Amino acid sequence: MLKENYLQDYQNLFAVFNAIHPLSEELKSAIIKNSHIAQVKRKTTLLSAGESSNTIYFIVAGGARVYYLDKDGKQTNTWFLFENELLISVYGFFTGQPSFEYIETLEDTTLIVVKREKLDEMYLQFMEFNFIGRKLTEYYYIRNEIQANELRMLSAKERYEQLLKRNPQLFQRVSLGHIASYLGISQETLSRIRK
Amino acid sequence: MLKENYLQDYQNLFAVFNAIHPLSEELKSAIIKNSHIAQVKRKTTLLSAGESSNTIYFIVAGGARVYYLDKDGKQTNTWFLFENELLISVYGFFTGQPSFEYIETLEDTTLIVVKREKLDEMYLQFMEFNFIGRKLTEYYYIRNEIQANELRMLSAKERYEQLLKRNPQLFQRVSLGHIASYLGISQETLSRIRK
DNA sequence: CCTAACTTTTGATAAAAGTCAAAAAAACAC
DNA sequence: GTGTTTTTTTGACTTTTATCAAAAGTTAGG
Repeated sequence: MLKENYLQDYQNLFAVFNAIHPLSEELKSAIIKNSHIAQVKRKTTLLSAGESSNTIYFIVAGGARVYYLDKDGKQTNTWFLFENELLISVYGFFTGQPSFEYIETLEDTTLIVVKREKLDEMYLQFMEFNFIGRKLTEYYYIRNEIQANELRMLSAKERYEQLLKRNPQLFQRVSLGHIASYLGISQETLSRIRK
Repeated sequence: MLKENYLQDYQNLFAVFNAIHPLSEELKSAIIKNSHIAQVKRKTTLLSAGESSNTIYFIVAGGARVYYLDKDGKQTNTWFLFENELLISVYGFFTGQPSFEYIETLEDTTLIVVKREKLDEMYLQFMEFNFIGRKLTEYYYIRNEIQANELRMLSAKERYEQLLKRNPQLFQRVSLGHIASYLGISQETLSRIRK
């Protein structure tokens, strides 16, 4: 029973990967062997600035935010991630440099946890896994690019409207203060825009 | 002689790739077979909005910019790329959707040209090529993420100073009008910041 | 050179968004 | 439920940046 529930948590991860490139049983086993499930409470810090960002998470249930502190010590959210999405601090995880970002859960969350060391082993052992990794990196890159373009091109109001249109559920799960910093505007301005 | 010059153009590309993962002779041959060299003049448009973005370029010499038109028809630069860098319109190339961006050379430029179709063939035929593709995607993703963070976090003046510090050569090769839109500010504001 | 085209700067004004402080509303805990 | 904490809204004012128009400077060709 416990074992079955445990495997259940991997099904969505495998489905996401399999839709990109067929996953061999060996690779599935390796993923299970090289990872574990974690249940964490809301507002749990998974990564702090200065630490080495050596873990990648797949969100089975729940959600998290990535943020950093600006020069006045104010939190700026760069990303919100929910079920069936991968969760990392991009800069730290990809470069190996100490993180300047924090990761914190927004809700009680179930995660599949993989250390970068193990991930890198799998990338070397299963070359086809790089196909999947490449595609996923492309996917998140696009999202990031859209974000950067909108910050450059749209006014505060337009960015809000765009987000509301593209991702209305976000407003159900994340406070307006958090969304404001994600949009690159002050909470007061967001409040005024919404009227 | 011609042949040698021709191969010479591939050396930097191979060096970049080889630093990530050893390139087999077969893969090198495949890359040469599936690509060609192009010499283009300054201000040549390599991609226009609405077109399918089905080509990836490696810049052997010269440089290019990626831009789009905002709702008032004004050009907004999203990227400047120079020798030994890869050149694509990210969104269009990765999604297969029609491009909303333009690519234009900034200088007379020598390019290695690969069609996405051929690239995808190589990704399937040489699984280790995905290792290289993944790493390169990660690298450009990080650059993009830094850009997005700076747009969100820094004032116009700080963004200018950051760019000047990180990439001073850019100011030698790109006009201030182009840099202004890249920084997400008006040309007049950039001019005032610089005093 | 010298003109034409393009790029950068300057000035005046307007619009957008931030800051600070406090009130109101909502969510949470006992 | 009632008090406490957190989140959101509101008001007054300031700062930042955009816009429009024009002048000055620079570059490239004939």
